[in-house]
Amino acid sequence: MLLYYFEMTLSEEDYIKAIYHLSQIDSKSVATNAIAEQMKTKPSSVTDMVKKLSEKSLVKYKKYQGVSLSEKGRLVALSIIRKHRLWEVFLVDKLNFSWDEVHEVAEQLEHIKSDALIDKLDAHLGFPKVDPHGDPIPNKEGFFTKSVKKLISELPVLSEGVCVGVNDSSVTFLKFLDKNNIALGDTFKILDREEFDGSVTILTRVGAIRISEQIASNLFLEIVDEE
Amino acid sequence: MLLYYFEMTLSEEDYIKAIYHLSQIDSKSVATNAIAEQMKTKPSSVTDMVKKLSEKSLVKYKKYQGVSLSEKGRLVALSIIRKHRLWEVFLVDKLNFSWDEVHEVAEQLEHIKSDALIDKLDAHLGFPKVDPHGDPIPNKEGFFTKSVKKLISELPVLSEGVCVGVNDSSVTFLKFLDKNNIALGDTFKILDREEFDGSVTILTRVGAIRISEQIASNLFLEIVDEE
DNA sequence: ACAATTTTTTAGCTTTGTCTAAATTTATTT
DNA sequence: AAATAAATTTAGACAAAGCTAAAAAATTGT
Repeated sequence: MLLYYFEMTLSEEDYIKAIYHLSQIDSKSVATNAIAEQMKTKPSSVTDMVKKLSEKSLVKYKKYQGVSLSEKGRLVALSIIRKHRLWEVFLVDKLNFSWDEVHEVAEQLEHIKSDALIDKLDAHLGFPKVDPHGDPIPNKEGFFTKSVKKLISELPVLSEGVCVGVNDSSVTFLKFLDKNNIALGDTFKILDREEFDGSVTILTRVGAIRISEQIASNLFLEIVDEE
Repeated sequence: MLLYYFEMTLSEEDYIKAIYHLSQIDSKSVATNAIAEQMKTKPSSVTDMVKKLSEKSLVKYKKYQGVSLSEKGRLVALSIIRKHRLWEVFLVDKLNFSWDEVHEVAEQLEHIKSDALIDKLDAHLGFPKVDPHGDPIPNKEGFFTKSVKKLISELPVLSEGVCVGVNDSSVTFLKFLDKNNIALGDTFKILDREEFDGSVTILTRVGAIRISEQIASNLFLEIVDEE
């Protein structure tokens, strides 16, 4: 990816990433307050940093008008996200972390600066396309397939995919999954959906089971999607 | 290892490591100027930092008298060195970096904070005892076998070990090694040494070869040493 | 439309880690 | 043992990234 030839501080990288994520949600320009909340800092600090990023042409910024990433800034964000997600794959696939333990460590690892490292890590992991949560991994040039992660409740009958995450990570819900032999990494096929109550029949390792609409709207599948 | 319950900045960690390495060379207390040179900073900056480290009881410091690590500081240093060397093993064994490319990246990775990460990395790598340069890796408690890395010229006849490094990394020397089928990772046995000129006969993969004293004093072996 | 509220920015201060220049202590040398 | 040199510390400044409090702009409600 972009090989940005200018130095970026840890803090600058974090802001760029925050702005990227917020503009994914809201598409238009991002508010100072929103960034402050995301970064757990004060709006006045955000203003300062945003000015700095603007001078480096990483963001487009006009006073009182919010902020959005420039193309350069977008590529920086994607390079950080690429690193974050590759490290998450490493932590889960190679070091046997569970998918919900990896975020914090990946937040640190994503700032390591070495293009050779990321290239070799990518190869070592077999050029994965998604991270352990089913989120797509941008390639070196910043391209990635749009989110292929959907809730079971949003998918048509006969869809097939790998279970990559939950919305609700309460103990009771996780226990339910365990009891029904549903685990991250399993492949499911949606066999049928009842109009009546939205309940869904899915094919799992251990056969077909029926799950309620409530369960279906808490389980993410990464769709097996030819490119 | 020590799980130090206080926050340490990146800079503090670098100073602790520098002081550790300098006191290995000189054993007694370390001079402000020496630290400044190692850290590529100014003596006055060192004085400031050393005061800070002293307040955290990581070093013993008296004005104008140099500085040495406290036991607490020594354990911090060893924990950083442990991380550095484990990452180096990872980079070489898993990502196929060559042994002389890894230092810079490991300098970054050594600052990642997560005990679970290091434990799992250690296990993933098969609990290695030495890094790719033959330097010993401290265990969690900060214990490690004393340096097992010696120059061929310093070893007695019949010693056996794995070639782990060179002193002189000039192109001509590396080419010589290549031509004689000597590579990092190879096991050698010292068969004979000539009193006359210090030349040494060693057993390699491809048979016995004679190397000059000059070559012998540029090749490090990690001794195969039962514990 | 204009007053009240919310959002954003400015101004000035703090901490961390650095620097330069000057002062002080220690070491060396005759 | 005094003089010179070298090493070390102090004092004062600076840039980064944050904060608080106050001012300014934008938005909202009636």
